Amino acid sequence: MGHGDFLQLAQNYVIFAKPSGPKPSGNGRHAIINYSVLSEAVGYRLRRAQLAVFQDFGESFAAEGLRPADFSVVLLVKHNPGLKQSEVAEALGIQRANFVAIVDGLEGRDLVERRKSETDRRVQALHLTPLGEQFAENMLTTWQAHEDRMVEKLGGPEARDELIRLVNRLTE
Amino acid sequence: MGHGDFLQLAQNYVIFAKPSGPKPSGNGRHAIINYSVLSEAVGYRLRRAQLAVFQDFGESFAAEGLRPADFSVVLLVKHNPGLKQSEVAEALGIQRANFVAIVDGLEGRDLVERRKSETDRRVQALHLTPLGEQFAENMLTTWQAHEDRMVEKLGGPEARDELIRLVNRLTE
DNA sequence: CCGCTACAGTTATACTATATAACTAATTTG
DNA sequence: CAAATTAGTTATATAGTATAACTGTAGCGG
Repeated sequence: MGHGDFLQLAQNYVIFAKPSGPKPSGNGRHAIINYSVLSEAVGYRLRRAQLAVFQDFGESFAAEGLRPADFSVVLLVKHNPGLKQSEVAEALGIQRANFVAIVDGLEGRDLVERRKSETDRRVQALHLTPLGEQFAENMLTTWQAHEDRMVEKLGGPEARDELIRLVNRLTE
Repeated sequence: MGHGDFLQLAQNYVIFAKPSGPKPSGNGRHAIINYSVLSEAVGYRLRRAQLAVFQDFGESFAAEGLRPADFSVVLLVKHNPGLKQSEVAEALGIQRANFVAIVDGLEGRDLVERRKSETDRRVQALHLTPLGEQFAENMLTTWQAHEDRMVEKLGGPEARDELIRLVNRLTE
């Protein structure tokens, strides 16, 4: 099964919650709360963890203004130059309609280039620009630092592998 | 550290991707794609897994029109009757401003009740209505079936415990 | 070759979740 | 008591996602 082969519903199922603030100002008193099954609910804990990781990701790339989707697109285009726009979109599970704006953004920053295919003029083949290639190098360095922090939190590469192995079962 | 104690940034860090469709219509041909580091990136795989779990959650509760946030609120109010609105919100990492609409919805369905505190008239204490109590029972049954599916996918309760243990490290 | 169908990309639109600021009313504190 | 704080609310903005409709192009069967 390919990375993009997921089921889909006609809706948005989002969000148990999102991390709250660094204590808006807080009087320091916290109610003791019974979380019941939430404490060990796969979806809830997974969501919390994912938000924490994206939080770190966002801080890592705040200066570049790079969002996870942008990162993924640059990465895939770098490693698969000439893919059709729709192929990249599908690989990442992004609807082609929504993918347009993402590519617009990257093209506007001169990181990615749309090249009309000679053999099929409907197709926009995606390539990194020279600037994009350079950007991708730095991007991967920044990303690796982020990933290293996550792996460290997890307790090392073995723990990371175990986590990946487990979560992959949920998407198969 | 309480469940609600997370860092926060002034932004949204969302989304590597979201599951794409059941093949829009598809010619069956798939480009072979090099995912590079994405295949084992903690954030990416975590996000994919979380979406898959929420997908199942959404299907489970499609009839009830219950979203994850609603579920969590009903659960917390059931197990912590009389908590202040803002305490529930903070526990779930939901901003109090956004929490208003959630409670409005649950109150409108006669599942949750706002009771003005006698000792502090600013406070809305949350309680389940009798209907809400009943609803919570069914809700938990439905939820348990969902959770069981997830645990089965993971390979059993031990795998689930291991997963929870790992992801919790990311939120600590 | 023509017409039908499928496909790639795009535009427009709507909805959900979230973030921020400002406001009201009530309470606490100096 | 006045000033600051708190709880809840309202309004508004933004990001991510979903859906439909449209344009232009390609391919196929008669």
